[in-house]
Amino acid sequence: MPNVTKKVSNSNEDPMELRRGPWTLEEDSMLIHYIACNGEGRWNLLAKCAGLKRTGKSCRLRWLNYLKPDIKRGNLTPQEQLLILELHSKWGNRWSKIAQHLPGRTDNEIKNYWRTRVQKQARQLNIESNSKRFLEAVRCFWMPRLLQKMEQTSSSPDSTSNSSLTTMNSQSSAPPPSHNPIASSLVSPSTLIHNISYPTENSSCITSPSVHSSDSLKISEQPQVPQHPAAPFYAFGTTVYNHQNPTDCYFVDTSYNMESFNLDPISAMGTYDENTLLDCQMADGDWISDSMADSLWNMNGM
DNA sequence: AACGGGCACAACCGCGTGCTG
DNA sequence: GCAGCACGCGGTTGTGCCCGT
Repeated sequence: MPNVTKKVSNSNEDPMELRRGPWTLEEDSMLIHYIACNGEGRWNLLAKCAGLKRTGKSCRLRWLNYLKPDIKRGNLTPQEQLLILELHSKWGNRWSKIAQHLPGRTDNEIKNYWRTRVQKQARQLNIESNSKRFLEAVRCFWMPRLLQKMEQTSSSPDSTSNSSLTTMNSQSSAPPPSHNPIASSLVSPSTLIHNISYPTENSSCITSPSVHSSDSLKISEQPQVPQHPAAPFYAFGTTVYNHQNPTDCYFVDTSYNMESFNLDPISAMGTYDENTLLDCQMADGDWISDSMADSLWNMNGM
């Protein structure tokens, strides 16, 4: 039963009982019905007109974070997690900005994910979650792990089997991903760690991992995909282009249904940056201990 | 079965910003 | 310029569920 509080602070508003706490089904349906008929916005007025004993703020939050039809339910996919890690490394705690690039996900959801999962890992490793060390750990170990999950999922003949990813998505109503060419071209996890490079910070697009196969792709043969520097995102998503800031482009998973993607695996391999690859390898050797690597590598349930 | 701790997530709160009269 | 309002954002809290003991 939600709390009831008196709101008397606002002088131009009659004292009225305002409900707080969890929303009831009845309240939800009232809000949905009102917005369906009248649209959203003017939240304080909306709350009154809809007969809801809630603040406009509360109504807005409930609609945006829960009731809106295009909200995705269920656990974050590895692709989404990868994107969150990347975007957070670029923008920090700009949750709404990050959420803009994960269709159907809310800033609240992403914030919760970061606090409960990512920061937990940082605590366990005794690293500040906003430190450079943690960022490097994420890039060198966590992201490859997510890529491996993407690979496992896509290459599994029965994606509903008991893989870790299936467990992660068990509550999702979305269909499981099907085969994708880039994931199946990935190598074993241990090799993968050293075959992932990261563009530098001043890249025009976000710093996303680029995957290459060292024995099959020479630099000179590298296909030019200037608008698609991020192999995983190229493989799984579509380009997001910010018209207000044309340099602000990247890739995003726009659908759980991977059958919609039929991309050339060669052109999906992205760019090769020898220096950043070296940096990653050096970081590996410099400070990330074997136990830490194991810890990060074995991060299940992420 | 009961209990307690941890976790995930929904919801709230405070503050900043932009718009309008 | 200023006050009031609406809205958005990020941090924090509350609560229900799960799992181990």
